[in-house]
Amino acid sequence: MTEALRGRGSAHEAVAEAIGRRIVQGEFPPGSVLPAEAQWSSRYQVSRSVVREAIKMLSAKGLLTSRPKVGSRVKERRRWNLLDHDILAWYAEAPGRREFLGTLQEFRKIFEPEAAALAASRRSEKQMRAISEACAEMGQARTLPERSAADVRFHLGILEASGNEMLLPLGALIESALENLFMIITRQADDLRHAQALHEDIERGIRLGRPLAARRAVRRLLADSDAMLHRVDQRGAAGTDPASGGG
Amino acid sequence: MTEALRGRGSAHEAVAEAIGRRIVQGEFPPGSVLPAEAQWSSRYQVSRSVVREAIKMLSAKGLLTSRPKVGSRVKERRRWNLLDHDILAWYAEAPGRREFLGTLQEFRKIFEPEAAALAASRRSEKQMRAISEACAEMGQARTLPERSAADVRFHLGILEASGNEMLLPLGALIESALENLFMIITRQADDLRHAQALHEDIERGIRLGRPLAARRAVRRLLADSDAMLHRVDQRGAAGTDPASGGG
DNA sequence: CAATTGATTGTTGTCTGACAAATATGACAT
DNA sequence: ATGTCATATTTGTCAGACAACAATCAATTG
Repeated sequence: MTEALRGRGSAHEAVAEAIGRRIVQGEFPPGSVLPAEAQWSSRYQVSRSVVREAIKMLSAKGLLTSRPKVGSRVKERRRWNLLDHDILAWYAEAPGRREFLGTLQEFRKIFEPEAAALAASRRSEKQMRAISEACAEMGQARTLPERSAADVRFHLGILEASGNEMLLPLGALIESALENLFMIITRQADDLRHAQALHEDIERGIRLGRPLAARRAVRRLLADSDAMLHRVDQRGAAGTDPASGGG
Repeated sequence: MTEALRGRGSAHEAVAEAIGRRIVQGEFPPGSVLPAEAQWSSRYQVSRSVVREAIKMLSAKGLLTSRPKVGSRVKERRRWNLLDHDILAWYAEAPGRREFLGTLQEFRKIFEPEAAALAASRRSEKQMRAISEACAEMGQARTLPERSAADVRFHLGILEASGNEMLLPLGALIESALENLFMIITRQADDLRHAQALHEDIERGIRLGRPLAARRAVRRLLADSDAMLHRVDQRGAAGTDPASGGG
C-alpha cells in the first residue's frame, strides 16, 4: 500500500522525483490522468500539500497539466522539456537507454562544434584558462572518475566561452551524455591517448582563435565517441560495465 | 501594500508569473534572497500555500533554491533554464530586448539548419505534408498574424520532422523569436515575397530529400532576418511598432 | 422520445492555523 | 579572540475544511 521514497532531499522533491520518474519511464503514458493527489498522499505517507508542490514542479517542467475535477493529465511528449536536468536523469534510467544516448550524441554534434567555433572568436582570457586547465587535468588524471569530471568541466567551459548564454542550459545534456558514455564505453590505453589528443586539438583551436579548426576538432571528437559506441554495439549485448568513457 | 495579479489563470500560476518576471527582469539579482513567503502572501493577498506552489514552480525552472531559515535565494544566471517557455517570455519583456533577440537568432542559426538537414533525410510523408501546408498557408495568408502563425507551424514542423525529439523543446525558442521579430521588424511587400521564396526553398529541399540544400536554405533565411534586424537598428531607435515579421 | 436541465460526486484549488526543522545571528562563557 | 549556546526567523510539513468546477447520470420538459 505505502511506498518508501528514495530521495533524501525534502519530501516534495522526493515525491516529484518519484512521480516524474514514473511518468518519463512510461508508467503513465501521455494523455492519461494520474492518480488523484489524495492517492499519492496516502501511498507515500505525506500530506497533500507535499504532493501538490511536487506536482507543481512537474507541471513547471512541462510534464503535465492539472485541471479541477479532471485531475493531472500527462502532456504529450512533444511538450516535455527534455533538456531539463532532472528529466534527462530520469530519461537516462528509462528503458531504451542506448537510443537515448544516440539521440543525445546527435544533438551534441549539432551545437557543440558551433559553440567551440564561437568560443574561438570570443573567449576571454579567464575562460580560456578554465578550458586549458580542464584539458590539462584530463591528461594528468590518475583515476577515471577524476578524468571524467575534468572532461565535463572542459566541455562546459567551452559553452561558457561561447558567449551565448542560451547555450548554457545545454550543459545538462553534456553532463548526462558523458555520464552515460562513461557507463557504456570501455576504452583501451591507446583510445585514451587518442581522445586526449582530440581534446587538445580543440583547446588549441580555441586558444589560437581559429573557429574553423575548433569546429572541426569537436566534430572529430564526437565522431570518435560514436565509433566507440558502435564498437560496443557490435560486441553484442550493450553492456553496462562501468569503465572509461570519453567525449 | 497589496498588489494586483495580472494573470487570469489559477492563483499559483499568476504568483509564479509575477515573481518569476521580477527575477528575470533583474529586480532580485542572482545571489540575493527573496522576501519571505509570508511577505508575498500578504502582498498578493493569497495564502502561503499558493505562494509556496508558485515558488516550487520557479525552483523547478532553475530560477532559485529554498532553504529553511535562509529563504529563497536566486540562482546564478548560468543555472537558469533559459530555454523554458515561460522564462523566455519573461526575458523578452525585460530590458535589453534587442540583445535578447540577437542571442536568440544566433542560437537559431546553430540548430535550425541542422534540423532541416535531418528533416530532409528522415521526414515521414505526414510530416512533409504538415510542412508543405504551413508553407502554402504562409503564402496565401491575408493577415499578418495569420502569416506569422503559419510561419511558426512551418518551423516547428521541421523540428518535428528532424526525428530527434530533443530538438522539440527548442520550439519555444522559435516561437519567442518569431513573436519578437514580428514586433520589431517591418517588411515591405518585396521583402515578404523574398521571405516566402526562401521558405519555399527550404520546403523544396526537405521534400526532395536534399539535406545540404535544406541546410543552406535555412541559413539564407536566417541571414535574411538578421539583415532586417540590422536595417531596423540603423534606422535609429529600435521601434516596437507591431508590423510584419518573418523568420 | 429526444434534448435540455439539474443534482450528484469526485478532484483540484485555496485557505487557515499550527508545529517541526534548520540555521543565521548575537550573547555569553572560556 | 574564539568557541559554545540560546534565540529568533524562515522554510518544511501537517491536518482539516470549504470552494470551484467539470463529468456523469437522472429527471424534467418540449
